[in-house]
Amino acid sequence: MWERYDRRWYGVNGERIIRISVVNGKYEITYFPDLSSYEDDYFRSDDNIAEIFSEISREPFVAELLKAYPGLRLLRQHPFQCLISFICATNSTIPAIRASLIRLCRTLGKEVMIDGNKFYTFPDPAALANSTIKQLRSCSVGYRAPAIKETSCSVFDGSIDLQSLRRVGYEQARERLLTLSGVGHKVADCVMLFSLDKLDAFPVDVWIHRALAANYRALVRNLPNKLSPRQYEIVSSSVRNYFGRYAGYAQQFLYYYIRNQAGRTW
DNA sequence: GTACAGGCAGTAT
DNA sequence: ATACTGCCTGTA
Repeated sequence: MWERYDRRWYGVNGERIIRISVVNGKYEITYFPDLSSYEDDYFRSDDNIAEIFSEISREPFVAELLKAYPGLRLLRQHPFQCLISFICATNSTIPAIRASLIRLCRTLGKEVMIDGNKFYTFPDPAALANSTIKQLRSCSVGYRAPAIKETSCSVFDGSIDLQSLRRVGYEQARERLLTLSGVGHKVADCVMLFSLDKLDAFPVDVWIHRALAANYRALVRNLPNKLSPRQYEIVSSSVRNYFGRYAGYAQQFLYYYIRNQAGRTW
């Protein structure tokens, strides 16, 4: 969801556009509109990186990866955008996901002009809740359209309150997220880690599954090829226990590492 | 053309 | 509980 114009990068985060410029070799971040709370700080500048890195370095392989990719960070995405994005991502590939999200913004988001360039915000819950399946399908989300609409309705009518999930623990947040259409364990973990500040959430997708199989045989013995929901929970609880309270940060490094191993460039 | 990548939900055992 | 199946799009 990032685009470059005239040596600057622009990204969409919910109702906001984020601009990154390089000025005298330093990054300059500008939010449109301005930030009002740390909850919208996309780059997590409130994180105590020294403490987090020191904590996850206790695990030897992750300690190596920290040295290999010292600039890698978690981001704090807009919760609703994050939720819909990961529903779109189920059983899909990064180029396809990207195409869907761009079309959702263009079709149902609001147009804004910044530096003479046109951008579209991510559609709010009302916009997606009131959209038609046909409109959603025109954004190439395929069979995920009904789940996107149903989940947007749940957010819009208040039957789930994403903001309030920031203030409850991992288990409780997960339980609520799993009630949503199109949300299973993996999507719930992604939403919690990437938007709800649950740094102990550890999403297990096919890539992390491969990383666990390749490097953590002792930790997850007899790892099945495909994880049923029950097996996901078993694997999840053992890796979360092993990697500790910043397991999600460790996950980010493992994910990056295993994709590099496979020669993926997104 | 055709294979492949990629989680969730519904149904049957 | 577990196994199987269908679903849709973009890229190689």
